[in-house]
Amino acid sequence: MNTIDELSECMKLLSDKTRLTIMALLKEKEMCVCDIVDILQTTQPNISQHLRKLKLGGLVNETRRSQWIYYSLNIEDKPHLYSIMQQLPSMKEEISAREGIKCD
Amino acid sequence: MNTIDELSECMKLLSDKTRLTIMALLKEKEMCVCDIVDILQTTQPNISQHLRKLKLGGLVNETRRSQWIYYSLNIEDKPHLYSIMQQLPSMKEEISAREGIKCD
DNA sequence: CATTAATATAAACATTCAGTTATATATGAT
DNA sequence: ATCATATATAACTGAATGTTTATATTAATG
Repeated sequence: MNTIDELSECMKLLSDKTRLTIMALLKEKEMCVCDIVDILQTTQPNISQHLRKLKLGGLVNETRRSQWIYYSLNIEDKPHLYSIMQQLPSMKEEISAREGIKCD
Repeated sequence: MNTIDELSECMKLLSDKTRLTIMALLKEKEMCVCDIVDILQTTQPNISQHLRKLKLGGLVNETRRSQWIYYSLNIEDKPHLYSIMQQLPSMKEEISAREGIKCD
């Protein structure tokens, strides 16, 4: 059962534009911090702080692979997030635009 | 199509405990301001300000009936809110507890 | 071991925001 | 008209929050 307190905390995490965009990005695929920094065009500490909040709130997982820390969604057990996540705009363009620059 | 900006604004409206509780109350039935003030045990201006934000955000409708202004949900056209609204805890107890006091 | 790259943390600042208090508006009743 | 009730608005205050700058940590590399 979800309490109002838990649900409002969760909504607060999604109420920030940067964090919601991160969630939209992670919906496409897992990413490391520098991926997100590149795409969102902001500073690394800024993204790190937002990711920390998302992690503390249980909305994302982190897993280290050598120097990189990859973040991914952790929302399977959160039915209250289904429809908002479903309605997030696609980030495919932003991601592929940057893949072009990275020339892989 | 919903933009990140629009969606995050919407999440911000639901990120406050008082506002989210109001939404849960209105899910049960339409209510006037004094109903909500009584149930949430806070001041009338506090509730009025929250209702104004919810109205500006398009989440509730208001309709006047003599002295009373009744508020009701306006979420049919907002699919991103389906699951969060669905997961809100029931407010039936809080509502009926207060109906007892009102001795109707 | 020194250096570089990736990420995290801390401190500081500016802004936003919820709640309160006081006042204004509007409706109905006497 | 006056009064009471319901609601809204405005000004204020304190707390929370996002972003930046600077520094620390961690891992790979030469």
